[in-house]
Amino acid sequence: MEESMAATWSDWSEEELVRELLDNDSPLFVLPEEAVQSRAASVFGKEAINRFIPNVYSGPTIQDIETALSVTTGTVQPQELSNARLSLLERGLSKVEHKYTLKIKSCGNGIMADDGYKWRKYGQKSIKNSPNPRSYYRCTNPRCSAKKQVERSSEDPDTLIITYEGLHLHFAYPFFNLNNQAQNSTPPMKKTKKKTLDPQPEDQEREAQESPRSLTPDPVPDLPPGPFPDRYQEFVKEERSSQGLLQDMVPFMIRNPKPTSASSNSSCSSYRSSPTSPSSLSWATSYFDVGINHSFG
DNA sequence: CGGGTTTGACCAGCGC
DNA sequence: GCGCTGGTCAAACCCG
Repeated sequence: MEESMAATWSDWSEEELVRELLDNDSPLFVLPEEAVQSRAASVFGKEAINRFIPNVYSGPTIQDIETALSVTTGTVQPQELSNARLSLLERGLSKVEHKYTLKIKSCGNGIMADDGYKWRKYGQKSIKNSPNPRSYYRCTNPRCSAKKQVERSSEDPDTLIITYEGLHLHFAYPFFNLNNQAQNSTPPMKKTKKKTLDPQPEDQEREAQESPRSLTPDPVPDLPPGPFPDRYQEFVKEERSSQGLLQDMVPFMIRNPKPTSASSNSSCSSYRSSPTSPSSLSWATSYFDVGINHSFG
């Protein structure tokens, strides 16, 4: 049995995908409302994009990184970044490389920032010349290839080294311009009913196996209007979730921020405490993660 | 009982 | 070819 999953969004280069995401006129990605009503990327349009991108990308924003600590940009230098990349940086997207490492000081109280993404640990290995093992995590969304590795610095036990890899592309699903894709191959099957809470595993599997370009989720109807942040979240949670596209993401609520006030810790920064009430997901604001909450108990 | 973690086995790359 | 190493798999295990 072949792993038809093999061909996913990763089929595209990240740079390519992100560039499309950033392009207000990209035929592949469209913003919910604006795209449907006014193409004239208004101020709101930019706003929406800026808020959206970070959610697609698994990493923290450049500011978060700088604020948090130092960044090992691997082999790429800012000057070497293409215009697109620079553009991304300007918009707050951290890095557009296949991988990037983030070093972060862990707080003594053990509280760890959680990006809201759901990760599943799939392995752990001891590292040569290091007393600390490395943990491997993968995004729980079957259609997402995002991964990350977490290890504790052998130098400073308080420093965690997180290596992100891959995009959380499933976040982009509802933004795809189906008109442009649907023509591909996937017929309009998808019994377009299924109201709410009826995640057909079949559909999901099917989607997961569709080739990147032929991916045509459920016929996305008109997206609800309204400000991106709040409205969209609600939308995702209450409406879209039934599409089985983002439902996987819904469950992940930001862990309850320490009742105390962990958000004031500057060294741990980036952890924006957020309400955990089911009516206000905060995945849009806290994507700075360390997923070691369960590794370094 | 379902979902996530553990942990040793397995595998592919690479250097010798 | 052999051994080392990093990354992944998967069965056993744990826990709410």
